[in-house]
Amino acid sequence: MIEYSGQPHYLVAVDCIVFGFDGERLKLLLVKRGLEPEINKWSLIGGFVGANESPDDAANRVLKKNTGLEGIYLEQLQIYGEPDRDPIERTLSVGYFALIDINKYQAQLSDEYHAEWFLISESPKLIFDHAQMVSDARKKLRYKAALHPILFEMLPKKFTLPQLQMLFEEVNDTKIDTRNFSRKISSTGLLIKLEEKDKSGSKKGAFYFKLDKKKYKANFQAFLNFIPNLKI
Amino acid sequence: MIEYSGQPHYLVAVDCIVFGFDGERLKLLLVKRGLEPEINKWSLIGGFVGANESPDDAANRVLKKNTGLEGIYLEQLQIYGEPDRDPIERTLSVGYFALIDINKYQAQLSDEYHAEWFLISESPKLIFDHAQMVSDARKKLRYKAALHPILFEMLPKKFTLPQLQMLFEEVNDTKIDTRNFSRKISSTGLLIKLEEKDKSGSKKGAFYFKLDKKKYKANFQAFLNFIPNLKI
DNA sequence: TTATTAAATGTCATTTTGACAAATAATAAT
DNA sequence: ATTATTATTTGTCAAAATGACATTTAATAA
Repeated sequence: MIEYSGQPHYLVAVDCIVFGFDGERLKLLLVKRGLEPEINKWSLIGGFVGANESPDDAANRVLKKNTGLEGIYLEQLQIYGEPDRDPIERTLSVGYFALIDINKYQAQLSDEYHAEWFLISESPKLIFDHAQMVSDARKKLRYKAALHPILFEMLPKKFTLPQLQMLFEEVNDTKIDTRNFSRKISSTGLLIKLEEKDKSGSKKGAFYFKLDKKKYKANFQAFLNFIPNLKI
Repeated sequence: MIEYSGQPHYLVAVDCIVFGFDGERLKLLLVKRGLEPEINKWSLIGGFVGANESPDDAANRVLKKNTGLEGIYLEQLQIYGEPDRDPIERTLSVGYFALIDINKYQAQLSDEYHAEWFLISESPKLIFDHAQMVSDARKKLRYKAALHPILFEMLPKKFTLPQLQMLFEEVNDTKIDTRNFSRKISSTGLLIKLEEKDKSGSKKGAFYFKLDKKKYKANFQAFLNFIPNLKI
Protein backbone atom coordinates (compact mmCIF):
# COMPACT_ATOMS: atom_id res chain seq x y z
CA MET A 1 0.00 0.00 0.00
CA ILE A 2 1.28 3.44 -0.97
CA GLU A 3 1.55 6.14 1.65
CA TYR A 4 2.20 9.84 1.51
CA SER A 5 5.74 9.59 2.82
CA GLY A 6 7.18 11.88 5.39
CA GLN A 7 4.07 13.93 6.06
CA PRO A 8 3.14 14.62 9.67
CA HIS A 9 -0.10 13.21 11.08
CA TYR A 10 -2.30 14.94 13.62
CA LEU A 11 -5.13 14.30 15.96
CA VAL A 12 -8.42 15.73 14.77
CA ALA A 13 -11.13 16.65 17.24
CA VAL A 14 -14.56 18.23 17.22
CA ASP A 15 -15.87 20.81 19.69
CA CYS A 16 -19.52 21.74 19.96
CA ILE A 17 -20.76 25.16 20.96
CA VAL A 18 -24.28 24.41 22.16
CA PHE A 19 -26.57 27.43 22.46
CA GLY A 20 -29.87 27.13 24.29
CA PHE A 21 -32.85 29.34 25.08
CA ASP A 22 -35.01 28.87 28.16
CA GLY A 23 -37.77 31.29 27.21
CA GLU A 24 -35.92 34.25 28.64
CA ARG A 25 -32.18 34.08 28.15
CA LEU A 26 -29.63 32.75 25.68
CA LYS A 27 -27.26 30.29 27.29
CA LEU A 28 -24.22 28.16 26.59
CA LEU A 29 -23.79 24.51 27.51
CA LEU A 30 -20.50 23.49 29.13
CA VAL A 31 -19.07 20.34 30.65
CA LYS A 32 -16.14 19.57 32.86
CA ARG A 33 -13.32 18.07 30.88
CA GLY A 34 -12.72 14.41 31.65
CA LEU A 35 -9.08 13.94 30.69
CA GLU A 36 -5.67 15.47 31.21
CA PRO A 37 -4.53 18.11 30.67
CA GLU A 38 -6.93 20.63 32.17
CA ILE A 39 -9.02 17.83 33.65
CA ASN A 40 -12.13 19.09 35.48
CA LYS A 41 -11.88 22.50 33.86
CA TRP A 42 -14.89 23.88 32.01
CA SER A 43 -14.88 23.01 28.37
CA LEU A 44 -16.98 22.76 25.26
CA ILE A 45 -18.36 19.35 24.43
CA GLY A 46 -15.59 17.71 22.45
CA GLY A 47 -13.94 14.51 21.37
CA PHE A 48 -11.69 12.96 18.77
CA VAL A 49 -12.71 12.05 15.25
CA GLY A 50 -12.70 8.27 15.00
CA ALA A 51 -11.13 6.23 12.23
CA ASN A 52 -14.35 5.44 10.42
CA GLU A 53 -16.36 8.60 10.84
CA SER A 54 -16.44 12.04 9.27
CA PRO A 55 -16.11 15.12 11.48
CA ASP A 56 -19.88 15.63 11.11
CA ASP A 57 -20.47 12.09 12.32
CA ALA A 58 -18.05 12.64 15.17
CA ALA A 59 -19.79 15.82 16.28
CA ASN A 60 -23.13 14.04 16.42
CA ARG A 61 -21.65 11.08 18.29
CA VAL A 62 -19.75 13.22 20.79
CA LEU A 63 -22.80 15.34 21.43
CA LYS A 64 -24.95 12.30 22.06
CA LYS A 65 -22.38 10.63 24.28
CA ASN A 66 -21.77 13.66 26.47
CA THR A 67 -25.22 15.13 26.67
CA GLY A 68 -27.67 12.64 25.20
CA LEU A 69 -28.60 15.26 22.62
CA GLU A 70 -29.62 13.78 19.30
CA GLY A 71 -31.12 15.06 16.09
CA ILE A 72 -30.61 18.69 16.97
CA TYR A 73 -29.53 21.55 14.74
CA LEU A 74 -25.78 21.24 14.19
CA GLU A 75 -23.68 23.27 11.78
CA GLN A 76 -20.00 23.37 11.02
CA LEU A 77 -18.36 26.56 12.19
CA GLN A 78 -14.72 26.45 11.15
CA ILE A 79 -11.49 24.64 11.82
CA TYR A 80 -9.14 25.63 14.60
CA GLY A 81 -5.63 24.57 13.84
CA GLU A 82 -2.96 26.75 15.42
CA PRO A 83 0.02 24.43 15.95
CA ASP A 84 0.18 25.05 19.69
CA ARG A 85 -3.51 25.17 20.54
CA ASP A 86 -3.28 21.92 22.47
CA PRO A 87 -0.26 21.71 24.81
CA ILE A 88 0.00 17.92 24.73
CA GLU A 89 0.24 17.26 21.06
CA ARG A 90 -0.91 18.82 17.88
CA THR A 91 -4.67 18.58 17.54
CA LEU A 92 -6.84 20.30 15.01
CA SER A 93 -10.41 20.87 16.04
CA VAL A 94 -13.49 21.33 13.94
CA GLY A 95 -15.92 23.67 15.66
CA TYR A 96 -19.67 23.06 15.44
CA PHE A 97 -22.50 25.08 16.82
CA ALA A 98 -25.77 23.58 17.95
CA LEU A 99 -29.13 25.07 18.87
CA ILE A 100 -31.64 23.64 21.33
CA ASP A 101 -34.62 24.43 23.51
CA ILE A 102 -33.22 24.24 27.04
CA ASN A 103 -36.44 23.17 28.72
CA LYS A 104 -36.77 20.18 26.46
CA TYR A 105 -33.58 18.64 27.84
CA GLN A 106 -33.19 20.33 31.21
CA ALA A 107 -33.60 17.31 33.48
CA GLN A 108 -31.64 14.98 31.25
CA LEU A 109 -28.65 17.29 31.06
CA SER A 110 -28.26 18.00 34.74
CA ASP A 111 -29.08 14.52 36.05
CA GLU A 112 -27.72 11.91 33.67
CA TYR A 113 -24.87 14.05 32.43
CA HIS A 114 -23.00 16.81 34.17
CA ALA A 115 -23.50 19.56 31.69
CA GLU A 116 -24.46 23.03 32.85
CA TRP A 117 -25.98 26.07 31.25
CA PHE A 118 -24.27 29.46 31.58
CA LEU A 119 -25.18 32.92 30.53
CA ILE A 120 -22.53 33.71 27.98
CA SER A 121 -21.52 36.82 29.87
CA GLU A 122 -21.11 34.74 33.01
CA SER A 123 -19.28 31.77 31.55
CA PRO A 124 -16.27 30.43 33.42
CA LYS A 125 -12.81 30.50 31.94
CA LEU A 126 -12.56 27.88 29.21
CA ILE A 127 -9.67 25.65 28.19
CA PHE A 128 -7.48 26.08 25.14
CA ASP A 129 -9.02 28.29 22.46
CA HIS A 130 -12.61 27.46 23.41
CA ALA A 131 -13.42 31.06 24.32
CA GLN A 132 -12.48 32.09 20.81
CA MET A 133 -14.72 29.35 19.44
CA VAL A 134 -17.64 30.62 21.48
CA SER A 135 -17.03 34.15 20.28
CA ASP A 136 -16.90 33.02 16.65
CA ALA A 137 -19.99 30.89 17.08
CA ARG A 138 -21.96 33.77 18.56
CA LYS A 139 -21.01 35.92 15.63
CA LYS A 140 -22.05 33.27 13.15
CA LEU A 141 -25.29 32.62 15.00
CA ARG A 142 -26.10 36.31 14.81
CA TYR A 143 -25.27 36.38 11.15
CA LYS A 144 -27.37 33.40 10.22
CA ALA A 145 -30.25 34.32 12.48
CA ALA A 146 -30.46 37.69 10.80
CA LEU A 147 -31.13 36.05 7.46
CA HIS A 148 -32.56 32.63 8.12
CA PRO A 149 -35.19 31.37 10.54
CA ILE A 150 -32.81 29.15 12.51
CA LEU A 151 -33.78 30.55 15.90
CA PHE A 152 -36.99 28.56 15.82
CA GLU A 153 -34.73 25.60 16.55
CA MET A 154 -34.38 27.00 20.07
CA LEU A 155 -38.08 27.24 20.86
CA PRO A 156 -40.61 24.67 22.02
CA LYS A 157 -43.42 23.53 19.75
CA LYS A 158 -45.68 26.19 21.20
CA PHE A 159 -44.23 29.63 21.86
CA THR A 160 -45.45 33.20 22.17
CA LEU A 161 -44.46 36.30 20.26
CA PRO A 162 -42.94 37.94 23.34
CA GLN A 163 -40.76 34.84 23.79
CA LEU A 164 -39.72 34.89 20.16
CA GLN A 165 -38.85 38.56 20.36
CA MET A 166 -36.86 38.03 23.54
CA LEU A 167 -34.85 35.36 21.76
CA PHE A 168 -34.06 37.67 18.88
CA GLU A 169 -33.12 40.40 21.32
CA GLU A 170 -30.84 38.08 23.25
CA VAL A 171 -29.07 36.80 20.17
CA ASN A 172 -28.56 40.26 18.76
CA ASP A 173 -28.01 41.95 22.08
CA THR A 174 -30.41 44.72 21.16
CA LYS A 175 -33.95 45.93 21.73
CA ILE A 176 -36.48 45.56 18.95
CA ASP A 177 -39.69 47.54 18.49
CA THR A 178 -42.61 45.22 19.25
CA ARG A 179 -44.86 46.54 16.51
CA ASN A 180 -42.27 46.33 13.75
CA PHE A 181 -41.09 42.93 14.92
CA SER A 182 -44.59 41.54 14.94
CA ARG A 183 -45.21 42.91 11.47
CA LYS A 184 -42.00 41.41 10.13
CA ILE A 185 -42.65 38.01 11.65
CA SER A 186 -46.20 37.96 10.35
CA SER A 187 -45.06 38.82 6.85
CA THR A 188 -42.89 35.71 6.68
CA GLY A 189 -45.99 33.57 6.96
CA LEU A 190 -44.00 31.07 9.02
CA LEU A 191 -46.23 31.17 12.08
CA ILE A 192 -49.60 29.66 12.83
CA LYS A 193 -51.59 31.26 15.62
CA LEU A 194 -53.13 28.85 18.12
CA GLU A 195 -56.29 29.23 20.20
CA GLU A 196 -54.48 28.72 23.46
CA LYS A 197 -52.80 31.39 25.52
CA ASP A 198 -49.79 31.32 27.78
CA LYS A 199 -50.94 33.00 30.98
CA SER A 200 -47.81 32.42 33.01
CA GLY A 201 -46.29 35.76 32.08
CA SER A 202 -49.18 38.16 32.36
CA LYS A 203 -52.83 38.60 33.23
CA LYS A 204 -53.88 39.06 29.65
CA GLY A 205 -51.85 36.13 28.44
CA ALA A 206 -50.03 35.80 25.15
CA PHE A 207 -51.26 33.66 22.31
CA TYR A 208 -49.25 30.59 21.46
CA PHE A 209 -47.93 30.13 17.95
CA LYS A 210 -46.44 27.16 16.19
CA LEU A 211 -44.18 26.89 13.19
CA ASP A 212 -45.60 26.15 9.79
CA LYS A 213 -43.17 23.31 9.15
CA LYS A 214 -43.72 23.21 5.41
CA LYS A 215 -43.09 26.91 4.94
CA TYR A 216 -40.17 26.69 7.33
CA LYS A 217 -38.43 24.11 5.21
CA ALA A 218 -39.30 25.90 2.00
CA ASN A 219 -38.02 29.24 3.27
CA PHE A 220 -35.04 28.05 5.19
CA GLN A 221 -32.60 29.28 2.60
CA ALA A 222 -34.50 32.44 1.75
CA PHE A 223 -33.20 35.78 2.88
CA LEU A 224 -35.62 37.08 5.43
CA ASN A 225 -33.77 40.03 6.90
CA PHE A 226 -35.15 39.83 10.41
CA ILE A 227 -33.03 42.46 12.05
CA PRO A 228 -33.45 46.17 11.34
CA ASN A 229 -30.32 48.29 10.94
CA LEU A 230 -28.16 45.25 11.09
CA LYS A 231 -24.43 45.71 11.39
CA ILE A 232 -22.39 42.61 11.95
CA MET B 1 5.55 13.94 27.78
CA ILE B 2 1.88 12.99 27.95
CA GLU B 3 0.05 11.88 24.83
CA TYR B 4 -3.56 11.21 24.00
CA SER B 5 -3.20 7.47 23.94
CA GLY B 6 -4.75 5.29 21.35
CA GLN B 7 -6.29 7.98 19.20
CA PRO B 8 -5.80 7.75 15.45
CA HIS B 9 -3.79 10.42 13.65
CA TYR B 10 -4.53 11.71 10.18
CA LEU B 11 -3.01 13.72 7.42
CA VAL B 12 -4.45 17.18 7.09
CA ALA B 13 -4.39 19.00 3.77
CA VAL B 14 -5.64 22.23 2.29
CA ASP B 15 -7.26 22.69 -1.11
CA CYS B 16 -7.80 26.07 -2.72
CA ILE B 17 -10.67 26.87 -5.01
CA VAL B 18 -9.33 29.88 -6.92
CA PHE B 19 -11.94 31.93 -8.77
CA GLY B 20 -10.88 34.52 -11.30
CA PHE B 21 -12.52 37.11 -13.54
CA ASP B 22 -11.00 38.24 -16.85
CA GLY B 23 -13.38 41.11 -17.52
CA GLU B 24 -15.93 38.87 -19.15
CA ARG B 25 -16.20 35.46 -17.57
CA LEU B 26 -15.86 33.79 -14.19
CA LYS B 27 -13.20 31.08 -14.21
CA LEU B 28 -11.62 28.42 -12.06
CA LEU B 29 -7.89 27.79 -11.66
CA LEU B 30 -6.70 24.19 -11.86
CA VAL B 31 -3.35 22.42 -11.85
CA LYS B 32 -2.18 18.95 -12.76
CA ARG B 33 -1.56 16.89 -9.67
CA GLY B 34 2.10 16.15 -9.09
CA LEU B 35 1.98 12.99 -7.00
CA GLU B 36 0.42 9.58 -6.91
CA PRO B 37 -2.32 8.59 -6.90
CA GLU B 38 -4.11 10.37 -9.75
CA ILE B 39 -0.84 11.96 -10.86
CA ASN B 40 -1.27 14.35 -13.82
CA LYS B 41 -5.01 14.55 -13.29
CA TRP B 42 -6.64 17.97 -12.94
CA SER B 43 -6.90 19.08 -9.34
CA LEU B 44 -7.41 22.02 -7.08
CA ILE B 45 -4.30 23.64 -5.69
CA GLY B 46 -3.52 21.65 -2.59
CA GLY B 47 -0.91 20.46 -0.14
CA PHE B 48 -0.38 19.12 3.34
CA VAL B 49 -0.47 21.18 6.50
CA GLY B 50 3.05 21.34 7.90
CA ALA B 51 4.06 20.69 11.48
CA ASN B 52 4.50 24.33 12.42
CA GLU B 53 1.80 26.07 10.48
CA SER B 54 -1.93 26.57 10.82
CA PRO B 55 -4.25 25.53 7.98
CA ASP B 56 -4.55 29.21 7.05
CA ASP B 57 -0.78 29.47 6.85
CA ALA B 58 -0.64 26.28 4.82
CA ALA B 59 -3.22 27.55 2.34
CA ASN B 60 -1.22 30.71 1.76
CA ARG B 61 2.04 28.79 1.41
CA VAL B 62 0.59 26.18 -0.95
CA LEU B 63 -1.01 28.85 -3.06
CA LYS B 64 2.25 30.75 -3.35
CA LYS B 65 4.29 27.66 -4.09
CA ASN B 66 1.99 26.36 -6.82
CA THR B 67 0.92 29.57 -8.46
CA GLY B 68 3.04 32.39 -7.11
CA LEU B 69 -0.13 34.00 -5.84
CA GLU B 70 0.38 36.01 -2.66
CA GLY B 71 -1.65 38.42 -0.60
CA ILE B 72 -4.91 37.59 -2.33
CA TYR B 73 -8.36 37.18 -0.86
CA LEU B 74 -8.53 33.78 0.84
CA GLU B 75 -11.33 32.49 3.02
CA GLN B 76 -11.96 29.21 4.75
CA LEU B 77 -14.78 27.24 3.21
CA GLN B 78 -15.25 24.10 5.27
CA ILE B 79 -13.58 20.84 6.15
CA TYR B 80 -13.88 17.73 4.03
CA GLY B 81 -13.37 14.64 6.08
CA GLU B 82 -15.17 11.60 4.77
CA PRO B 83 -13.05 8.61 5.87
CA ASP B 84 -12.55 7.34 2.34
CA ARG B 85 -12.13 10.58 0.45
CA ASP B 86 -8.46 9.82 -0.26
CA PRO B 87 -7.84 6.24 -1.41
CA ILE B 88 -4.25 6.08 -0.12
CA GLU B 89 -4.71 6.98 3.49
CA ARG B 90 -7.07 9.03 5.55
CA THR B 91 -6.64 12.71 4.83
CA LEU B 92 -8.86 15.53 5.96
CA SER B 93 -8.81 18.59 3.78
CA VAL B 94 -9.64 22.16 4.65
CA GLY B 95 -11.17 23.91 1.67
CA TYR B 96 -10.39 27.55 0.93
CA PHE B 97 -11.69 29.80 -1.75
CA ALA B 98 -9.66 32.60 -3.28
CA LEU B 99 -10.55 35.50 -5.56
CA ILE B 100 -8.27 37.16 -8.09
CA ASP B 101 -8.15 39.33 -11.17
CA ILE B 102 -7.06 36.94 -13.90
CA ASN B 103 -5.30 39.52 -16.04
CA LYS B 104 -3.06 40.55 -13.18
CA TYR B 105 -1.44 37.12 -13.05
CA GLN B 106 -2.10 35.70 -16.50
CA ALA B 107 1.48 35.45 -17.77
CA GLN B 108 2.88 34.29 -14.47
CA LEU B 109 0.41 31.45 -14.11
CA SER B 110 0.78 29.95 -17.54
CA ASP B 111 4.56 30.38 -17.93
CA GLU B 112 6.22 29.85 -14.57
CA TYR B 113 3.60 27.49 -13.26
CA HIS B 114 1.35 25.13 -15.12
CA ALA B 115 -1.97 26.34 -13.86
CA GLU B 116 -4.86 26.85 -16.24
CA TRP B 117 -8.12 28.72 -16.17
CA PHE B 118 -11.38 26.94 -16.99
CA LEU B 119 -14.92 28.06 -17.35
CA ILE B 120 -16.63 26.31 -14.49
CA SER B 121 -19.11 24.71 -16.85
CA GLU B 122 -16.24 23.40 -18.96
CA SER B 123 -13.97 22.15 -16.19
CA PRO B 124 -12.37 18.74 -16.60
CA LYS B 125 -13.12 15.89 -14.25
CA LEU B 126 -11.47 16.52 -10.90
CA ILE B 127 -9.84 14.12 -8.46
CA PHE B 128 -11.33 12.95 -5.17
CA ASP B 129 -14.11 15.21 -3.87
CA HIS B 130 -12.78 18.33 -5.55
CA ALA B 131 -15.85 18.78 -7.71
CA GLN B 132 -17.95 18.93 -4.57
CA MET B 133 -15.58 21.52 -3.14
CA VAL B 134 -15.96 23.66 -6.24
CA SER B 135 -19.71 23.39 -6.03
CA ASP B 136 -19.73 24.38 -2.36
CA ALA B 137 -17.32 27.25 -3.01
CA ARG B 138 -19.48 28.63 -5.79
CA LYS B 139 -22.46 28.57 -3.51
CA LYS B 140 -20.60 30.34 -0.76
CA LEU B 141 -19.19 32.89 -3.18
CA ARG B 142 -22.69 33.66 -4.36
CA TYR B 143 -23.91 33.97 -0.82
CA LYS B 144 -21.17 36.28 0.32
CA ALA B 145 -21.16 38.34 -2.84
CA ALA B 146 -24.85 39.00 -2.42
CA LEU B 147 -24.22 40.67 0.90
CA HIS B 148 -20.66 41.91 0.94
CA PRO B 149 -18.54 43.69 -1.66
CA ILE B 150 -16.02 40.87 -2.07
CA LEU B 151 -16.30 40.74 -5.85
CA PHE B 152 -14.18 43.86 -6.12
CA GLU B 153 -11.30 41.53 -5.23
CA MET B 154 -11.64 40.11 -8.73
CA LEU B 155 -11.36 43.39 -10.61
CA PRO B 156 -8.37 45.49 -11.63
CA LYS B 157 -7.72 48.88 -10.06
CA LYS B 158 -9.69 50.56 -12.84
CA PHE B 159 -12.88 48.93 -14.04
CA THR B 160 -16.10 49.93 -15.75
CA LEU B 161 -19.69 49.52 -14.65
CA PRO B 162 -20.48 47.10 -17.49
CA GLN B 163 -17.55 44.95 -16.33
CA LEU B 164 -18.74 45.05 -12.75
CA GLN B 165 -22.23 44.09 -13.77
CA MET B 166 -20.96 41.27 -15.93
CA LEU B 167 -19.08 39.92 -12.93
CA PHE B 168 -22.19 39.98 -10.78
CA GLU B 169 -24.16 38.32 -13.54
CA GLU B 170 -21.55 35.60 -13.93
CA VAL B 171 -21.37 34.87 -10.24
CA ASN B 172 -25.12 34.75 -9.84
CA ASP B 173 -25.81 33.20 -13.20
CA THR B 174 -28.53 35.72 -13.89
CA LYS B 175 -29.24 38.90 -15.82
CA ILE B 176 -29.51 42.15 -13.90
CA ASP B 177 -31.30 45.32 -15.00
CA THR B 178 -28.64 47.90 -15.84
CA ARG B 179 -30.52 50.85 -14.38
CA ASN B 180 -31.32 49.20 -11.08
CA PHE B 181 -27.82 47.79 -10.79
CA SER B 182 -26.21 51.13 -11.40
CA ARG B 183 -28.49 52.77 -8.85
CA LYS B 184 -27.70 50.11 -6.26
CA ILE B 185 -23.96 50.34 -6.79
CA SER B 186 -24.02 54.13 -6.64
CA SER B 187 -25.96 54.08 -3.40
CA THR B 188 -23.20 52.13 -1.67
CA GLY B 189 -20.82 55.04 -2.19
CA LEU B 190 -18.00 52.56 -2.73
CA LEU B 191 -17.03 53.74 -6.20
CA ILE B 192 -15.12 56.78 -7.40
CA LYS B 193 -15.68 57.78 -11.02
CA LEU B 194 -12.52 58.55 -13.01
CA GLU B 195 -12.05 60.94 -15.93
CA GLU B 196 -10.73 58.24 -18.21
CA LYS B 197 -12.82 55.96 -20.38
CA ASP B 198 -12.32 52.40 -21.54
CA LYS B 199 -12.91 52.50 -25.28
CA SER B 200 -12.01 48.91 -26.02
CA GLY B 201 -15.57 47.71 -25.73
CA SER B 202 -17.57 50.32 -27.56
CA LYS B 203 -17.51 53.52 -29.57
CA LYS B 204 -18.89 55.61 -26.79
CA GLY B 205 -16.59 54.08 -24.21
CA ALA B 206 -17.36 53.35 -20.57
CA PHE B 207 -16.05 55.42 -17.71
CA TYR B 208 -13.53 53.82 -15.43
CA PHE B 209 -14.20 53.63 -11.71
CA LYS B 210 -12.00 52.77 -8.79
CA LEU B 211 -12.78 51.52 -5.31
CA ASP B 212 -12.97 53.92 -2.43
CA LYS B 213 -10.62 51.85 -0.27
CA LYS B 214 -11.59 53.48 3.00
CA LYS B 215 -15.29 52.99 2.48
CA TYR B 216 -14.63 49.47 1.23
CA LYS B 217 -12.91 48.50 4.43
CA ALA B 218 -15.48 50.28 6.55
CA ASN B 219 -18.40 48.63 4.77
CA PHE B 220 -16.96 45.22 4.25
CA GLN B 221 -19.09 43.68 6.95
CA ALA B 222 -22.20 45.69 6.21
CA PHE B 223 -25.17 44.06 4.55
CA LEU B 224 -25.45 45.55 1.13
CA ASN B 225 -27.95 43.30 -0.56
CA PHE B 226 -26.64 43.56 -4.09
CA ILE B 227 -28.83 41.00 -5.73
CA PRO B 228 -32.55 41.55 -6.29
CA ASN B 229 -34.94 38.68 -5.61
CA LEU B 230 -32.15 36.60 -4.22
CA LYS B 231 -32.77 32.96 -3.55
CA ILE B 232 -29.80 30.91 -2.53
C1' DT C 1 -66.16 48.54 39.91
C1' DT C 2 -61.68 50.05 39.27
C1' DA C 3 -56.73 49.58 38.89
C1' DT C 4 -53.02 47.15 37.01
C1' DT C 5 -50.09 45.06 33.62
C1' DA C 6 -48.43 42.92 29.66
C1' DA C 7 -50.07 41.91 24.91
C1' DA C 8 -51.70 43.30 20.61
C1' DT C 9 -52.45 46.45 17.10
C1' DG C 10 -52.45 51.10 13.70
C1' DT C 11 -50.66 55.25 11.29
C1' DC C 12 -47.79 57.89 8.48
C1' DA C 13 -43.86 59.77 6.29
C1' DT C 14 -39.70 58.12 4.15
C1' DT C 15 -36.98 54.95 1.72
C1' DT C 16 -36.25 51.15 -1.20
C1' DT C 17 -37.55 48.34 -4.76
C1' DG C 18 -38.78 46.55 -9.32
C1' DA C 19 -40.29 47.21 -13.82
C1' DC C 20 -39.85 49.78 -17.77
C1' DA C 21 -37.41 53.01 -22.33
C1' DA C 22 -35.32 57.09 -23.95
C1' DA C 23 -31.17 59.95 -24.52
C1' DT C 24 -26.26 60.24 -25.15
C1' DA C 25 -21.47 59.90 -26.85
C1' DA C 26 -18.31 58.33 -29.80
C1' DT C 27 -16.98 56.07 -33.97
C1' DA C 28 -17.95 54.09 -38.63
C1' DA C 29 -20.19 54.38 -42.88
C1' DT C 30 -22.05 56.96 -46.66
C1' DA D 1 -20.23 66.59 -43.73
C1' DT D 2 -24.08 63.92 -42.55
C1' DT D 3 -26.07 59.83 -41.08
C1' DA D 4 -26.08 55.29 -39.08
C1' DT D 5 -24.60 52.33 -35.53
C1' DT D 6 -23.92 50.62 -30.95
C1' DA D 7 -22.90 50.29 -26.27
C1' DT D 8 -23.28 53.46 -22.30
C1' DT D 9 -25.82 56.20 -19.37
C1' DT D 10 -29.60 57.99 -17.16
C1' DG D 11 -35.07 58.82 -15.44
C1' DT D 12 -39.85 57.80 -13.90
C1' DC D 13 -43.38 55.90 -11.31
C1' DA D 14 -46.15 52.82 -8.72
C1' DA D 15 -45.72 49.42 -5.12
C1' DA D 16 -43.61 47.57 -1.19
C1' DA D 17 -40.81 47.81 2.87
C1' DT D 18 -39.08 50.35 6.58
C1' DG D 19 -38.65 53.03 10.83
C1' DA D 20 -40.51 55.81 14.28
C1' DC D 21 -44.15 56.47 17.21
C1' DA D 22 -48.78 55.49 21.17
C1' DT D 23 -53.14 53.60 22.04
C1' DT D 24 -56.31 49.93 22.82
C1' DT D 25 -57.31 45.47 24.69
C1' DA D 26 -57.78 41.41 27.66
C1' DA D 27 -57.44 39.38 31.79
C1' DT D 28 -56.64 39.35 36.68
C1' DA D 29 -56.04 41.70 41.15
C1' DA D 30 -57.47 45.14 44.22
